[in-house]
Amino acid sequence: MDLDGASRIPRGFFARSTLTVARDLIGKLLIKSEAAGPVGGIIRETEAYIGEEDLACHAKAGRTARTAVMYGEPGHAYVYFNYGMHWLFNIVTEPAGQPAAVLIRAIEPVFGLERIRMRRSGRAPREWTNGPAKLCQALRIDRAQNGLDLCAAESLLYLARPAQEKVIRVTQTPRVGLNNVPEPWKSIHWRFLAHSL
DNA sequence: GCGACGATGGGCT
DNA sequence: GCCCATCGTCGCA
Repeated sequence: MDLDGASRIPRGFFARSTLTVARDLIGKLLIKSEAAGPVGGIIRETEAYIGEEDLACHAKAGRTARTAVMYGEPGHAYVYFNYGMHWLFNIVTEPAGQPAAVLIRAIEPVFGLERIRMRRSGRAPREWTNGPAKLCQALRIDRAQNGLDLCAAESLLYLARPAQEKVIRVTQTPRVGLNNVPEPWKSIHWRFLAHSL
């Protein structure tokens, strides 16, 4: 796969229902432009976090300095720090005023493999970007990208539709890591993953 | 292959 | 002070 013919995904894509966006992002490209060239790959796993009612969503606490980005325009990056050492990358969805986002949980590395190998040194290739914090390490995504407009023409971090998008089967399961979240939020099938094969 | 667990710091009550 | 949208390592099979 190469980036010739790939087109940047417009804001309208992200302004839709979060579940639709989370589903449709499977198979799209997450790309970061670096001086050495693009780094990134094909999105294989996402999760939806939807509104103040969703008790797994950070917006459950209302609008704060941290969650303000989620209340803003769709197509912006929401990057937050977790467990004292990890960054997690989300994309804001739904029209402005509705706090929601899609967490990118895994990508298949395609571009900038040499840099990814260095940044994930010592790990097997399958461990390079198969987790939300791992892919942030691989792409060097951190607080510097929080609030970034991923749809701006000049943005160095963006989503793209591949020139030849494959048909991918998508499976839904409960979201991961919600140990103390009450039902129905804990078990609702808001995780989307590319069917293995 | 699996389950248990420690690291580590910001956000919120 | 408690709670994490996690990862890597350890022990064991």
